[in-house]
Amino acid sequence: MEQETHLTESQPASPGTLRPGGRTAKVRRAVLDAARDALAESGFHALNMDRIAASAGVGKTTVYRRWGSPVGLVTDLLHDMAEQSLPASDTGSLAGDLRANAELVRATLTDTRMGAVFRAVISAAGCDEECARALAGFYRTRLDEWTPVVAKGAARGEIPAGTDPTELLRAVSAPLYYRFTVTHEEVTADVAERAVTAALAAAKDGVFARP
Amino acid sequence: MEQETHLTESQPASPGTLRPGGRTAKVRRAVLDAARDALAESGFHALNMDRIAASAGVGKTTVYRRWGSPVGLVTDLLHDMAEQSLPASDTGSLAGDLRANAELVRATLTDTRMGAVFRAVISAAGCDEECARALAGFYRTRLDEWTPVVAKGAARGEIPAGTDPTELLRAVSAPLYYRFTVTHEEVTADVAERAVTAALAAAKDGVFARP
DNA sequence: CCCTTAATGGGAGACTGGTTCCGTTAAGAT
DNA sequence: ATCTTAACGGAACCAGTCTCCCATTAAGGG
Repeated sequence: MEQETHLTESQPASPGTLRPGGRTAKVRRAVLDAARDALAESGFHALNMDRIAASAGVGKTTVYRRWGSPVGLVTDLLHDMAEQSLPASDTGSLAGDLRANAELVRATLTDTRMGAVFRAVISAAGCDEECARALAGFYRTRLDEWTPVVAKGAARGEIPAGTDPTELLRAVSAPLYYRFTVTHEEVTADVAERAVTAALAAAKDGVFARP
Repeated sequence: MEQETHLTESQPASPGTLRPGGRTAKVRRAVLDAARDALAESGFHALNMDRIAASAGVGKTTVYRRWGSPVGLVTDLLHDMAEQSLPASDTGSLAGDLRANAELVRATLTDTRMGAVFRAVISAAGCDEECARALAGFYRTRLDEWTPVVAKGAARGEIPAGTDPTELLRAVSAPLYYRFTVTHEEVTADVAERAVTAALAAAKDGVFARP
């Protein structure tokens, strides 16, 4: 969103920016909630501006004006999701923390509702550059929340100093997401556990050492 | 595709099955080629039945009748792609073979044309169950082609006997696809190399041992 | 080579999704 | 409390998609 059309100063800003109070915020909340529900229920291909407007109890003109297209909606939804971050856990050992992380990812992807939303969002990102950026941003913040865990593990000597935290975390998530998006295999607890063990083994071998 | 509506025997089979010769085959070829081009050029969201029909030089009725929807098209395209398999390499060492595999995946995803097709296909699979199955089938055959490589490596003693070949291969691919579909980071040669090293380290630790 | 009918193809019409217009509501400033 | 105007919402409007009907073409069997 935010078209950023810099013409002259007389150009009106994109809607919602000058008077973000009460109504505008309420509309955004209602629309994003409706969008999330729709995605969870019928997936991205069925995301329809008209229906969203109706189920959010909002004029469809508003939805079109502020979000433009289904992809725009998903993009904003991602920004919204990125804002609600949940803190990393601290179990005392790197293995434990990584396991908690993998389990969190697994639980999210496996949950009927959340899983559908993520599937939809990833699908949308494959269709639109802007949306892809939003998705990348979402995961960047998510990963950043967990990097301390790796740093602490390195400090404890569980893995070599200089291990790239992001790289290790990616290694944990990758097998889960690979199954989820590409091969559409079930993401079992077993898979999550193995992802952790594998990533940790590689890390101890110094595979993720920063250059 | 193939609705399998078992009513009475008077029910006509889906088009293209009773006279698959000349014309029918030619139409399918033209349409699938057009679809692939369209996906490579503008992605899944822009896949349009009318346009496909036009650029394939085929009546649009035919396209609607035989494929039904963009998703149906992609699904059939996947079946088509699954038929053309390319053999695994044999460099003499497991590390070399896996590197070749990772490099193949990387090259495919990085290639402007092929990358776009895969992105589109994965996106479509996120929208439709049938398409997801086709995609899963595609990767199953792909993986199966490479399993001998792992078996030979195990026979040479490079990794523990009883290592699950598919699991190891998935571990190699996962980081590449994770970047490609989820975080939309560039899939560099470096990433591919690290994926191989990490997977191999884990395999040597017996992480992928079959129970 | 001829016949039956599967499969295709063009075009009219319906439908859904998206856009525009303009009057109404209420945010935020004084 | 009042005023200005940002933002919303209803309804008419337009466009691109899809569906259906029926004439035409050519597979596959004799």
